[in-house]
Amino acid sequence: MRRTKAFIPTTKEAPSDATLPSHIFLARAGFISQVAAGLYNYMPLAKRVIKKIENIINEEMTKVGAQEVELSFVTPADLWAESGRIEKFGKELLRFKDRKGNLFVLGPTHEEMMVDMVRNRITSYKNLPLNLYQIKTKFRDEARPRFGLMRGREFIMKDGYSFHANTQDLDREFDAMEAAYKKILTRLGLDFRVVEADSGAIGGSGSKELMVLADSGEDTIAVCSKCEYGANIEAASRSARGAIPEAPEAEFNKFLTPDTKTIDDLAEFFKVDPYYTVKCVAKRVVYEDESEIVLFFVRGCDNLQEVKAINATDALDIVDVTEEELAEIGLVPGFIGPLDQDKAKHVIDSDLKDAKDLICGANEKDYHFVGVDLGVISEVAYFADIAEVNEGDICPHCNGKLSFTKGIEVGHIFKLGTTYSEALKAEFLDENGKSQPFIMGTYGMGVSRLVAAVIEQHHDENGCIWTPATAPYMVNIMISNIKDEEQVAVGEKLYKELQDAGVEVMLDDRKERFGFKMKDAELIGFPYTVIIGKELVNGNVQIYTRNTKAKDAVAKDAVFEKVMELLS
RNA sequence: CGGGGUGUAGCUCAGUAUGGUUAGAGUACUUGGUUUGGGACCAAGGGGCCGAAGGUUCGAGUCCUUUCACCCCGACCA
Repeated sequence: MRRTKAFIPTTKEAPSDATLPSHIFLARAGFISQVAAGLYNYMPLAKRVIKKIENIINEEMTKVGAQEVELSFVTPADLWAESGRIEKFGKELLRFKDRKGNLFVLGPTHEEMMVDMVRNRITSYKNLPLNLYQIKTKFRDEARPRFGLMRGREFIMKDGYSFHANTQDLDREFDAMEAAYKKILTRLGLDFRVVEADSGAIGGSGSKELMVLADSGEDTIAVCSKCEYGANIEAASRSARGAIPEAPEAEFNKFLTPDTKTIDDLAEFFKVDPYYTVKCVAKRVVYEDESEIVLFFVRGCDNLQEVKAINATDALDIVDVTEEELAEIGLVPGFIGPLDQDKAKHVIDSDLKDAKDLICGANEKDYHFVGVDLGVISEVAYFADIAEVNEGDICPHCNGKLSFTKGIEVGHIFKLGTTYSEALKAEFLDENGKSQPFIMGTYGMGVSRLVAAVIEQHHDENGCIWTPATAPYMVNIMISNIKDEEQVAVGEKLYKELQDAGVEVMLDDRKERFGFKMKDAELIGFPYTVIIGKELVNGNVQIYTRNTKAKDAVAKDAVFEKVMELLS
């Protein structure tokens, strides 16, 4: 492509609302343009990158036997009613009526559609397993789209669905898909981590997220320093603490503790480590048609993990409560404890099961209990893992320490089980002629989000640094001075040679100055730029490598071979 | 969905408290010239329903009402 003919509208200034590097540089370098909130046009460079990512996904999916399909973007609302998700998704579903008044939904994901296509067509265990996928635009009317391609309302996703006769086969497929996804991200040149995820609302027996590591990621993940363990903070667990601080010595007793409403006050008052205090987090737990106040107890050194708390209570949601609401049911904020108190339901963190030497609220203003042994209620109380892991906690699989890092969720693989096949009555006959619902897996990968993720992980102050597998063009030939006939001749020759060799090459033949064209090349992020400029009087050109910023002189007659060598 | 902010040239923004000739700058674009190794310089140009609708006024980018859009913080996000 000749730069003089290419539609690549680069700008010096970033859109005023862009904050993330990927958003700023993709906009400035002429990859994307915003249309409305969460809607973007992909201009030629972005389209090329997307195609490259899609090709890699297609190749790896083909290798593991998945078949590509394409389902209608517009989906009948009836299907969503059948699965019950028209309620669950709520306003995220963009609904509209056709001329006949029938209600339709723009597909935000395609479980229903895929199950509908397969049901009554695959009816025997002999035709299982089956893995179908598509790469397609999705639409979710998010309340707050942001961060450019990272979180749009319209986005491109690869979504795959597998159908199995038994759970062992689903497990096998799940592992195969994890391996394939890892291979895709490796080929794309990304630094990533597979982490355990919360399976939450959708149910199912397990899920993993593929996280591209980047500071701007919206998810916090806990990773082990020694082994492969990694988990989303919402699902991360830890093994029992190793170095336990020295226990305070005290007989069970009630103490006057005026104005010690916080854990810090309490630990200071008794001169004990917060580990031995019991923190109460009161929340309103919301169910489908009712709600109640639940008291969550964790150690003073821990914090409540809300997703875990939701799972522990089978709630739809958890919201804050005010001191007034607590006072109404006779609770005294700052002095709430799990003993001798029946005003609200309790959930106690499993780390507190049978714990001794504790200090907790006495459910009476200005009083705490000391020397508490929770063993006395271990039979009657409800214990669950509800504490958020802390940095430095011990890995649940080895003795390594957990540390936190930020990740961009680019993939999520799920063991769905029979949630959708049951709802949609999608069944097959097993070996015994018995009707069974399909056992399903679902595998998503955000294609347009990957474009952003590459840049979040690979950029510098000057712009994009595309990895070899994602670069819209591998080589940029920059003719420094377009009025210099010799430079033009050398550039045109190399351009033709590389094109003939099948290399994706851009020829910057614009009548601009050296600095302008270099800044532009760096902003766009071509892996290599061949500079044909003032070195030519010595018979040399230079190869500029984007990620190292190195400029290496090469004899003009050797440059074609040198470039081919770099690309191989 | 709660709280806050912003809409003026393709882009980034002045101008709005106190209404008053023909609405500005930078950048980008066009033309000519100079320049040619890190987003050059000079000159001349083209480009605006001041988000939309209604109102107040002799007169509205500026004041009032309504509305739409976009952004930020939070909640939400299989």
